[in-house]
Amino acid sequence: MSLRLYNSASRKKETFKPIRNGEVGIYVCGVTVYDLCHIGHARSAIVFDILVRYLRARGFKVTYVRNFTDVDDKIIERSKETGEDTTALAERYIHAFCEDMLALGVLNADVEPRATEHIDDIIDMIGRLVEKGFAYVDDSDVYFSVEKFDTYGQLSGRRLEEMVAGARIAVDEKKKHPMDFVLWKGAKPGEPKWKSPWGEGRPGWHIECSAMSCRYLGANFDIHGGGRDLIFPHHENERAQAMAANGVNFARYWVHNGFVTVESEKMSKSLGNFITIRDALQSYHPQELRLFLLSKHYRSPLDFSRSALLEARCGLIRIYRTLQRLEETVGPSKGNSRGIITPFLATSDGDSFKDQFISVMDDDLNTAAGLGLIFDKVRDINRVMDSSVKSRDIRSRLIQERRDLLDCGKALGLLEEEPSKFFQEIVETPSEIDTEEIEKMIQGRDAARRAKDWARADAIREELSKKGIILEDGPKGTKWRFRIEGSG
RNA sequence: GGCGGCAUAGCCAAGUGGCUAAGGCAGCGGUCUGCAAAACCGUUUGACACCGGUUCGAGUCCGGUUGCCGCCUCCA
Repeated sequence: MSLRLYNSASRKKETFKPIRNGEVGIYVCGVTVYDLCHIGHARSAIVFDILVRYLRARGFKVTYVRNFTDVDDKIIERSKETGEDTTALAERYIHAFCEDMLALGVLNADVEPRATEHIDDIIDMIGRLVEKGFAYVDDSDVYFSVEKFDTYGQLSGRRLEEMVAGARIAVDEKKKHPMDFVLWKGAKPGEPKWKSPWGEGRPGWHIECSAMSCRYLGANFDIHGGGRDLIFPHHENERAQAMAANGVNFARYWVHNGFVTVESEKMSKSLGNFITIRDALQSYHPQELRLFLLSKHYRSPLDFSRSALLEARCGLIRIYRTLQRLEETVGPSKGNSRGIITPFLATSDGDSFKDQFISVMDDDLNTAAGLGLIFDKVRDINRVMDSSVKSRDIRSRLIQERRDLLDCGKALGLLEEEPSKFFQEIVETPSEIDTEEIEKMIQGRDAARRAKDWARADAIREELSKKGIILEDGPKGTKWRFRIEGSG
């Protein structure tokens, strides 16, 4: 079995073969840090988090690079609005991004480079492009000449003529061809600037990613990722620059995630339906968001809605209830340290559950099918726990099944919480809770039940229910829990 | 205008030629329970947008129709 990935460049699924056996270099376009990140960024981050987790679980040695664009028009614009220095502004949003990722359980990349820390690399690459005749200088601006690069448009599947015909923006007089794009921008007064052979200025948007990816992964590397919308012009231009400058192929596989819509509409500032990650985390648990994001294939559009999130919550609760019940039955799980990915899916051990999981995930990361398998396994485990047979065999079987379940969960960044902690986090804890009072009421109800005074017992249960407390009678006595919003 | 994507039960969503079309949520019936909750079992009478074609056989391939969406401009 081997991993197959959809390659945007060829527009089909291809068997993944790394350049160096067993090693993978992956570069993902991160964020431009001029504002808080929204759930679309979260989807992208989580998709590639899972790609990296899965590659590692399958035994690849992965070098994951995810950049920050910390110099750019939007940052400058925003800094003018707020009066804040561009560096401080960028720093603030980088910090916010890191907080968001931590909250979402997205693992850090191995390298998280910033554009402003690679100005030398950028200038060097632009210099080579000018030298080789792929770029031309006009004043203190430098442009890439798309006509000089034979395969321009190949990645996004466009022809230069068509793009010119469909262009809807005014053409910059300085450009030799309407589709030419800027590599280096001369600085206007008050803008951040660096010295260069073409005068003081700053890099264009696309060049930084070409420079930084090649710097850390080599001119020719395995996987380049980002949101769908980056295919053109960003990735097309990145590819053109890097290939022109280095004279070798650039990324082998281009992986792009689909968009998030909100209540069926595209998320945009003008519509006012822009949901930041921290807004979402106010209402939903990170694990809910992750389960929701994984419930659909990463390349398909995904609609964010309250009902969909609550549905994800119900499913997640189902899984965690089983995990909690397992703890009560066979004790807590051990050795499941969070965020550490060992190659637990590297080899097939003949176990049909893991094999099936590998087989669906190998098929272009079919997380939706993977979740289906996880739910199947949950039912299996519940069934075993429901059966009246109690033996040592069953105990060890349950422990093994949980191990498999948690391994697959880990590849998806799910099920890494302790069940009790998860339930504690997910409930809306009532402001006034008096545990002793609750216990007392339950004792009172027990007495009533023993006396078969059902009316009184039910009245007590109803009273507790009003406080958001749900009772569950079992063979070992009565347990209580908080009601979870959107669920029982 | 150009390029591309999507249409599967009440809702969400897998499925890329072949046994009775995953899974989740919701509903309904049952087991358990004093009744519930949770769990389990069953179930939602013909779910694959429509029309043609290829094939022994298509949700799955090809052509067309309709509807929705994305990109072509900053955008994850």
